Amino acid sequence: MTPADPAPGAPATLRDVAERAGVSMATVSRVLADNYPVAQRTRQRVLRAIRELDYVANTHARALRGRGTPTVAFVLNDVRGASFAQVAHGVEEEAARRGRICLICTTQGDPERELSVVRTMREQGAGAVILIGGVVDDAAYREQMTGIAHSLDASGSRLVLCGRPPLGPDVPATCVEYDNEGGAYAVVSRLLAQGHRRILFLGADAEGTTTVAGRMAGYRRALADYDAPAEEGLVQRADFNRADAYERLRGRIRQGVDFTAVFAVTDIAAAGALAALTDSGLTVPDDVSLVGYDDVDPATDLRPQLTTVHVPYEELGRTAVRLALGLREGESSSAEQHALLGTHVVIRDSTAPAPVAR
Amino acid sequence: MTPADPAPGAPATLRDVAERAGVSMATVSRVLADNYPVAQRTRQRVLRAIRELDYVANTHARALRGRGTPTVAFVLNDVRGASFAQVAHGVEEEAARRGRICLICTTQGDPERELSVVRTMREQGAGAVILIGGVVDDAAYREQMTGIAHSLDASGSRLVLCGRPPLGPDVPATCVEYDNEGGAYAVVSRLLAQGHRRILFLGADAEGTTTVAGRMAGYRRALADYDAPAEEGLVQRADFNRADAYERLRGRIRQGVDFTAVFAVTDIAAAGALAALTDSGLTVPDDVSLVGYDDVDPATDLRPQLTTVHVPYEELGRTAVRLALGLREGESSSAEQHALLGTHVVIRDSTAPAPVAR
DNA sequence: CTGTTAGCGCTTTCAG
DNA sequence: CTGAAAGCGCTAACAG
Repeated sequence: MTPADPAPGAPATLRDVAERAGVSMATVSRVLADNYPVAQRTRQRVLRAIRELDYVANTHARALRGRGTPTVAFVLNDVRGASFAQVAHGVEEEAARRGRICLICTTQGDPERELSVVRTMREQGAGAVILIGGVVDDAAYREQMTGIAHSLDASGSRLVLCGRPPLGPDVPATCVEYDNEGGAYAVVSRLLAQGHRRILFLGADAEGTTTVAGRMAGYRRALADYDAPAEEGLVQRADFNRADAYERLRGRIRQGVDFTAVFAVTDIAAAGALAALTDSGLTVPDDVSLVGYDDVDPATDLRPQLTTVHVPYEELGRTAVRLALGLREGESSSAEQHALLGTHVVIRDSTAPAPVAR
Repeated sequence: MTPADPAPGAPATLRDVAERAGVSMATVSRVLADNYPVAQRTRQRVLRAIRELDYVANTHARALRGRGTPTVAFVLNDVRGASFAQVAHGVEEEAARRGRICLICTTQGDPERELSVVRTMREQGAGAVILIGGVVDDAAYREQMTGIAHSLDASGSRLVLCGRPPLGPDVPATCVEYDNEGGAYAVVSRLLAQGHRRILFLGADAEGTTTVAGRMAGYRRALADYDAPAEEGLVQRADFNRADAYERLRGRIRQGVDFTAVFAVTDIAAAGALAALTDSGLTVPDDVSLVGYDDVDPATDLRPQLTTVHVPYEELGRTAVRLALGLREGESSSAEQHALLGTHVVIRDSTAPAPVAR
C-alpha cells in the first residue's frame, strides 16, 4: 500500500491527496476552488490524485471555515399530504436553482418535535428554515416562535412561516401566506348565491389550528353577508383525513340531513364526504352540493368533479425560498418579507342550485 | 455590552459560553455531553450562560471532531408521487426512531443530478444514502453505481438501492426490493383466469426503466402461462403520469377496442385509463376490466374501486434504513443486505369476467 | 505559481 | 472535579 493511501474505512482527506500528488494542501485546495492560478502540470497531477483516491471535500470542515454549502431547511408534518408535497417541491426547485441543497424534515404534527427539528437546523447552519402547516395560534406558540425567529436571525439565518399568520412587525421572520379566508368566503358565497342556506362545515378541529380557523372565518363571513343561519349544529368536527371525514358525515347523515350543501375543509375531507354521501344514497350535486379546498391532484378523480379552492402551493414554496434567500443577497428588501398569494374558486361539477323543497 | 457577548449576526460559540460562565471550554463541553462529573454549581452557571446566549452547538464542528449527528440521505425523483412519498415517510420514521435526521433530496429524474446529489451526500458524511425509483439498467448505470457503492463504503457509509435490482454479489450495497414481477404476474393471472385474453399493457416507456420492465415481465409470463397472445400491439406506451395515460388510451380506443382488459402500470395511469374508458362511453368493468399497480391512497376514490397490486412502500423505507444502519451497528449482518418484500393483489370492483362475445 | 501558517468550533486526552 | 492543549479537514492570508 502506498504510504499516501488513507486508512481504509475513512475517507481520503485533502492531506492524502496532497501527499500523493507531491504538493502542498494549499495547492490542492486551490485546484478544487479554481479561484487561483495553478500550473497546468501541477493541476493535472492533483486532479489525478483526487480521482485515484476518490476524494470528496468534507462539507463540515468547509462549513466550519465559512464556505459551507448553504442549505435550506423545510419542516412539515408529513410528506404524504399532497398539498404539502407540492410546497416541498416548490421549495426544492427554487433551492436547487440557487445552488442550495434542501433538507426536508417531518414532525408528525408534534409541536415538541417541531422545536427540536428547528434546533437541529440551527445547529446545522441552515440559511433559512421554512415552517409550514397550520398550528394552534396561542400565546405559548407565538412566544416560542418569536424566540426562534430571533435566534435564527442572530445566527444569520431566517425563519419563514408558510401558510401561517405573521408573528408581528418586530419579529424578524418572513411570512408567506395565501388568502385562506378569502378562498373560503368565495366558495361558500357561490353556494349561497345558488340558493343554499344550510351549509355544513365539515372538518372543524378541536384544537383550532390556524388553517381551519381561517377557512371557518371565511365560511362565517359569507353566511353573515347572505343572512344565512350560522348554527353551531352546522359545524361538524372531523380529523384531518379521509376516513374520519367519511365516518363523521355518515353518522351525521344517519341523524337526518338538515343541510343542502357541504363545505369540506380540504379536498381529502371532500373525498371522504363524497363517498359518505354516495354510500348514503344521496346524489351529488342533485341532492347535496359539495365543495372542497386545496385543489390537489388526486381530487381530479372524484366523480362528479369537485368544485374547490385553488391554492398556489408550489408558488408558496418558491416564494418562501426566494424571499428568505433574497433578503441576505439583497434581492428583496425586508419590506417585502410578507407575501400574500391569491386563491380562487375552481368551478367543476359538484355544485348545483339548492333544491327548491326538501 | 458584556465582553463575553458574541458579535451580533454570528451565533454564540462554546468559547462565549465559557467566558460568560467563567469556566473553561472543556467544562462547557462536558456539561453539554453530560458524560463526565461536573460540580452542581458549575453546571448551573454553565446552563444559565447557555440559555442567556441562546447557544446551540455547531453541528459541523462536532461532525469534524467525529461526533456528528449521523444523517440518512434519501434521494428520489419527485416528492409529489404518492408511492415515493410513502417510502420517504417510512425512511423518516425509522431514521427518527434511531435519532438520525433525514435529508431528502430530489433529482427530477435526471441521472446527472442523481450523481451530483449522491456526491453532496458523501461530502455531508451521510451514514447511508438511499436511492429509490426505477432506472434504465444499462452498463453505464451499473458501472457508475458500483463506483458509488465502493466510494460510500470506503467512507464508512452505505448505498441502499430501494426498488431497484441489486448490482452484484461483490458490490457493497444494500438492496431492498419488492416482488415487482410477481405482483404483475398475479394481477394479470387473475384477469386471465376470468377469461380475458386480450389485455392491454398501458404505460410502457421508451427507455425501459427497471420498474416498468419488471411489471411487463410479469405480464408476459402470465400471458405465456395462459397461452394468451402477447402481441406487440397490446403494449401501449405512455409517460408516467395521469394525463398521458388518459390521452394515449383515448387515442387507442378511437382506433378500435381490441382488448377486454387494461393493465395500467401504476394506479395513477389507471386513474387516467378509467377516465379515458368512461369518457369513451365504455363501462368498467362490464365492457372493459381495469387493474392498476401500487395501491396508493388516492386510488381509493376511483369508481369503480380499483383492483390493484399492493406494494408495502412504507415498509420498504423502514427496511432500507434498518438494514443500512443495522449493518454498522451490528444488528444485521451483511448476509441480510438483500431484502425482497412481498406484494399481493387487492381485489376490488374494477374487474369482471370477460364478456363472452364482443 | 507554490508552500507555510493560523485558525474555524468543538471534543478529548493528559495534567493538575 | 477542572483546565490546557492538541487536533478533526479545510481555507485564506502571508510569504516566498
